[in-house]
Amino acid sequence: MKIGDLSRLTGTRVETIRFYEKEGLIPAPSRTGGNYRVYDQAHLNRLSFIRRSRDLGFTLDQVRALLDLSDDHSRSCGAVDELAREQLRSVERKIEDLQALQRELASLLNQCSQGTIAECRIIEALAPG
Amino acid sequence: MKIGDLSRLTGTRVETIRFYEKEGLIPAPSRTGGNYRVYDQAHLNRLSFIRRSRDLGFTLDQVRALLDLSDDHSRSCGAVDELAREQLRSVERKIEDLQALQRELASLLNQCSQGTIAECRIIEALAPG
DNA sequence: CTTGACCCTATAGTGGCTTCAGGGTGCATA
DNA sequence: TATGCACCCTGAAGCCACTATAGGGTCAAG
Repeated sequence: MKIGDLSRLTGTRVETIRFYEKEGLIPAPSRTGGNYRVYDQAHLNRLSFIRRSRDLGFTLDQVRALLDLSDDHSRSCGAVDELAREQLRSVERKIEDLQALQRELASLLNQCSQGTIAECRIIEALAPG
Repeated sequence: MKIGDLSRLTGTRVETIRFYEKEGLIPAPSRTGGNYRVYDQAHLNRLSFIRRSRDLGFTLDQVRALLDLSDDHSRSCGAVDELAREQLRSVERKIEDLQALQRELASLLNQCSQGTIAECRIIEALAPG
């Protein structure tokens, strides 16, 4: 499998795959005579794992931790659980922050009566006073 | 007013104020004999405006646009309205994305029965198959 | 033998700051 | 007068997770 195939199979940009390799998240694959990277099923599995973790909002450091944990099958699942729980809390905090923003923006837009800047409620709300 | 005072009054880090100046968001203030920046009320107003805009999630480019618009009092408020509306849409999209994440994470955590990694539902959900 | 899709490396850029290294200023206190 | 300390200065690098760009090499088909 060449890097373009892996890219299509995982929906990851080619540059991102090379970036993950440089970051040590994916082991360096073997090369063809023409210096092309050659991947196998293990690489595909690992990259899929990384992508799903990223899609769930984990940072690359958290992904690293999850990869390490997933390798040690006899270990307790507690650390994984804690990472996921922390991530859930972080997502919930972000949602709350954004909802507060949403309310503020909606309220500003509600007051705008499309006149001139001089009487614009939005600018007024931003300006100090 | 020295940069530290402005920092305290607006809740902006000193380094960030200098960064805004370098970015052209705040005009370069005059200096004391000892080369300290000296700010006045106009600077305070402008920085407050920037911070409130940033708190509402506008990018620095959007803040630049808002600052330009706010200077032209006779102009129509339509452009401001459009910026705010765009920002609201963007916030709403982010909320939806995060809520989808929240559901996924919560569902994963719900399935975790705190055993070993080998039987961990979270790792399982991340691994391909 | 050329075209075009694909691959390679190395480096810089993105946004919005933050941190660091290495200094200078200014006021109060011993 | 010396010294300590809080504050200020500049310029450059670092952060995250990529993305983009420049400048080239490989390989199969027509």
